[in-house]
Amino acid sequence: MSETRHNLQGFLDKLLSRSILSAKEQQAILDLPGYAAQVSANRDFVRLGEMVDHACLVVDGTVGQFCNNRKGERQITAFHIPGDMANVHSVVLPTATAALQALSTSTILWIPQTAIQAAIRHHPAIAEAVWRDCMVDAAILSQWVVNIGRRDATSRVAHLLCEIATRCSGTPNKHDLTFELCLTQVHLADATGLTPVHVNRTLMALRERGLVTFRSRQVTIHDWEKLSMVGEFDPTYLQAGIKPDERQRILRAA
Amino acid sequence: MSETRHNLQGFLDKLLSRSILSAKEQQAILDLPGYAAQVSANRDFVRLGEMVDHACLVVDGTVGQFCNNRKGERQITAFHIPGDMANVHSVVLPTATAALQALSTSTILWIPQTAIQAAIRHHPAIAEAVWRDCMVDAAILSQWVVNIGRRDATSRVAHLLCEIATRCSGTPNKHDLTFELCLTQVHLADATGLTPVHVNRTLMALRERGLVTFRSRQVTIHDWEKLSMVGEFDPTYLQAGIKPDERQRILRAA
DNA sequence: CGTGACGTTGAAGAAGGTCAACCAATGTGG
DNA sequence: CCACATTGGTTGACCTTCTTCAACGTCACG
Repeated sequence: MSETRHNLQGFLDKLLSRSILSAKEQQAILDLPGYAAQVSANRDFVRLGEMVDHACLVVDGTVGQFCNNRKGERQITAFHIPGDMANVHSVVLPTATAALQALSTSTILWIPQTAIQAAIRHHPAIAEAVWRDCMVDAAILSQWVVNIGRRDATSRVAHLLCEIATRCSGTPNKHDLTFELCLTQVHLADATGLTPVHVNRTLMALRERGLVTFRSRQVTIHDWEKLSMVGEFDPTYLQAGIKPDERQRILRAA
Repeated sequence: MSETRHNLQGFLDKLLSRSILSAKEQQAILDLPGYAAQVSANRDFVRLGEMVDHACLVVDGTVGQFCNNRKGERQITAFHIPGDMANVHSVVLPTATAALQALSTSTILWIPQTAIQAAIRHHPAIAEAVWRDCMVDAAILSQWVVNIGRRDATSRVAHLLCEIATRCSGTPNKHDLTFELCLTQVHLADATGLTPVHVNRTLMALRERGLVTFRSRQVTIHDWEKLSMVGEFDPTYLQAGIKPDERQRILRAA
């Protein structure tokens, strides 16, 4: 049980970075029940159109949200890293509009919808915080549309790497930033709307220009300035360091 | 004032198609204050990064949400038609992460955020309904990523036309469906991540195959079956005809 | 009857896709 | 400890889709 609580802390921290919650409300989140389970790589654990009765909190690993086109090609529409609740939106929209797959071996904390709904009912401010979280995800999605629709391969890959780096490690405004990324080049291709072959060539080009290295699941960004320039990356949409006075609070405690 | 109320009715109807609201809650939405103003075509009325203090309900015309890349090329990330509140998300995320432009001469009802916040505070179920609405928009966005990332030009345009047709006219499962679409081929290009020239050729190909005609702002779908097949269009993500028992209600009246 | 916005057309070129092979690292059973 | 299979990454040759550029058509409107 304290294990569960520990996992929920990451999720709570993310909420608190953008919303204000009282001690009671914070406790209500930490008290959410759930059971953890390992999901092996490449396994779908939520299917398209399914009625979802549990939210999936990523404790460890990487999860992808995706759809397939008729030819069976896959488009990843979101990456979820530890601390993300992969399908919070199912609280208000229980029918899954996309599938979820573990991209690497992952640990998922399954939280009953009923418990989340009860928490929200007793503490409307939690609804507000979660809603705000959903809207940041929507802003990310919106940037993905821009990325895929109006940037060439090099910029797309650079932008994606910048986004993931920022989400993984806060504000990485330093040189030689390294982090672990449990993804293959195929996953990057499915996220950027490119071919694995072309992602490979693009990554090599970025490597040769001394901007970033991605080898054996380790990403090293050698030159953040240039990489974010190439990827046209502006982190404000991630609302990471949102100022306290902007974390407005609409809903009162019941 | 009754004018304002009339315009809000469209928005309320959209909420009611997916959520349950009591008579009092419905009235609170109809009582929202606001002032209508005309915006001429191609005018930005919300800028990127701006702090938004009014929500924009589209009363008439078409509004586009968009971002630019460095080269100044535009990517439209959403179309808003009458009855849509173009930036509801600003209720919880007041800093605009995308700009808004009138794509045709439009009438906008400006509703103060404070009024929406007050309504939400007094009637948490309104928050739930609006949140659900936001999540449908996110589902649409997610489909755009798939469309742009993993479909060829013909399918992209077909899918977009199917989506707009469904949103404009409910469930259009009939032949020779006609509706007005205040967009140019350039707008379709900016939405699909293509070139205006290529959209033109694609539209002509669709026309020659007898699937759809788009001339002088009139779209006529001659063969819905084939068009939605070409566009791989499955309307479930729009959650239009969501069953009453799925419009669950989490938040009680205060 | 000019002017501007939109749509249409053709020719040439570039970005990225496809296919097929090969390499390197890791893991597994004998 | 080695033979072998598997997974992920790399390479090259060729081809397709879409872009680019630049021109022209056409309709509405003042």
